Amino acid sequence: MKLPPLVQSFVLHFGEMGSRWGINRTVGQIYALLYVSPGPLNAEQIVEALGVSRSNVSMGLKELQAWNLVLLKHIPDDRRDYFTTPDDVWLILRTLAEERKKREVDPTLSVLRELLMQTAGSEDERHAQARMAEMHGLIERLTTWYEDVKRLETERLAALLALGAKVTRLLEAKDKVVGLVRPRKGG
Amino acid sequence: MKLPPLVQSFVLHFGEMGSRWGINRTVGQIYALLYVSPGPLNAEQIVEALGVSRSNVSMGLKELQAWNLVLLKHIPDDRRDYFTTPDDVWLILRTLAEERKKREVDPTLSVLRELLMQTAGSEDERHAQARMAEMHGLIERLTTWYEDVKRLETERLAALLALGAKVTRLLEAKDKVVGLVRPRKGG
DNA sequence: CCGTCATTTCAGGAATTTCTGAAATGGCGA
DNA sequence: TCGCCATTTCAGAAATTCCTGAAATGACGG
Repeated sequence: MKLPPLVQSFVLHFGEMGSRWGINRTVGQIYALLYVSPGPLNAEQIVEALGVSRSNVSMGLKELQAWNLVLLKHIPDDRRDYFTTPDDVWLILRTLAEERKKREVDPTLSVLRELLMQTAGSEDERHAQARMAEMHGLIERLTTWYEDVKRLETERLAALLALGAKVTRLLEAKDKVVGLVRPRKGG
Repeated sequence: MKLPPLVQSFVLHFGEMGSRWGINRTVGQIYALLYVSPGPLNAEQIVEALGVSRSNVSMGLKELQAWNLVLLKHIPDDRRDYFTTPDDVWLILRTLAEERKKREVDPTLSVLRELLMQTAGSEDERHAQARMAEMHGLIERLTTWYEDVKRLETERLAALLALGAKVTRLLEAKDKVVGLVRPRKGG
């Protein structure tokens, strides 16, 4: 692997983190490399930069495409495929959230729904179902919230984040203020 | 593995999902079993329920304890260790979020900070650093938000979730309303 | 101190995942 | 059609992770 020191450290870190993120070392490294590279790279350039086999790079790119984390570009008069990551980190975040939800949450949600439809045959099963219902309820709240906020434009999303927990204060304020501005009929 | 069908399906699902969640099959199964069980279980009971080795259960429980996902209980006149999961699914969610952040986010944040301190020696390194700064900025926003909302009592957190994207409307309303209720001095 | 029981550790085997080189596929121009 | 080049596929090797049984550790009562 021959890369500028800064880039190399970054790439190696993503490789190491790979397993924790549910991807393998090579995939992590390819992503990191594309992310910091000034322009699109082709497979051969990735091979040289990372020192892994051509086929490994091919598989890694395929996986990154399945995650929608990588863009395929074409350069005029060059029939090789070139790859980049989206420039916008917020878009990357959205993609990541969407894909992780699809892989890590949705299957469980659907299993839970299925199991909750069945009839419990014993006291233990009844209890188990109650627990599953709790889990299902929580996941559904979270995903509903997610489906909701993911539609916000980035600017509003950022504003929301910046506000953080202060929104609740706003919520409390609302109740009072609404009373002031629009006194209740029955008041 | 001898378990009521409903429980068995649930346990098997968690086992299969294990790899996607960054834990192994046995750990996933143990967690699922404890989660739906009506009371605490000891290691031997888990061995029987799941049909895995005693040592495997021991390691699995150790890992779950490292994740703070499991509680150690003691039963009078019984010197074996008994285990449960917390009852409150919101607490489980908080723990999960905290631990995943610790393992999956914090290390990257710290590497990014370190790399951003260094001096770029080339144009490519300068560009790489700019990209890292973008990533760092985003992660920091997210973690700041998280640190903020995680302190909310569950009830408020739930209210916040229920509100979802509607908060932004509230935000817009605020600007108007503040004008009405507390007219600016400089008006 | 022992003996007993519960738990942990750990070496090595089993299973799974990752990676590679070689062969296959596919597009394109001559 | 053929040759060329880029990419993909895939069988098996390499690496890693997971799991087990056996031995070690530790706690407790006698």
